[in-house]
Amino acid sequence: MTWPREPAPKPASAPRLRRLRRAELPRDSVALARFLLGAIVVSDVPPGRTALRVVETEAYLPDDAAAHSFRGETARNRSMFLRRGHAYVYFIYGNHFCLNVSSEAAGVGAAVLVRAGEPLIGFEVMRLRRPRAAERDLCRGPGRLAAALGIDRRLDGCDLTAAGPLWLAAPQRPPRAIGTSARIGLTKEAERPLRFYERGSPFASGPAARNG
DNA sequence: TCACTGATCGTCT
DNA sequence: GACGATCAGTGAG
Repeated sequence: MTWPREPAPKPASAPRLRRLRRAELPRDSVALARFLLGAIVVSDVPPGRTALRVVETEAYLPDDAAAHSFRGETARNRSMFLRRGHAYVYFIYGNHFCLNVSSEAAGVGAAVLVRAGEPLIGFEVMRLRRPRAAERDLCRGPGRLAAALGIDRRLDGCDLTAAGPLWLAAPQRPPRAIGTSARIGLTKEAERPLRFYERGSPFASGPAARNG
């Protein structure tokens, strides 16, 4: 299977979306990181709905020195300790927000970082938010993805399995094949193979050669 | 297509 | 006061 050079044509009508139930989410962080590939993140933040199909995730585990939760609960990372299926949104590098899905039982600090996605719904709204980005780059990278969906600190702690401004929908197309690699941008525990991506996807972040 | 660099500021030590 | 789960812009190959 080869990928088209350009993104697939936009669907003529918006796809039907079914909200994921918490019971459907795997109880293990690594399993959830793989499960989320192909799943859909839906944002109903004004001015209109945007949604993307997840193509890249990273797992941050309990007792993981690279995880924000490693040193215990703080005001910033509190949402990592919510039971699985809640949004953990944090601000990074003075410029960007990143979206995570909490991934363990209540009181256990762990999350799955949603690193990249394939735009599905709301191209016009995404382009309003990221006017200079090429279509392929609209959601390629965690900061870009959050910007395209209008995600900021206000959505921190949001239940992604309940009705609200940000939620998860069931996959409509499973990932073709899942690749595994080291996580990106870390100085601690950098070698652990906890990054997962749809093989060959042009919407995954980083150099294309790494995503084959 | 990739590597490099500066910008930017909240959070924690 | 240092650092960071990043990005956009630039230039080289």
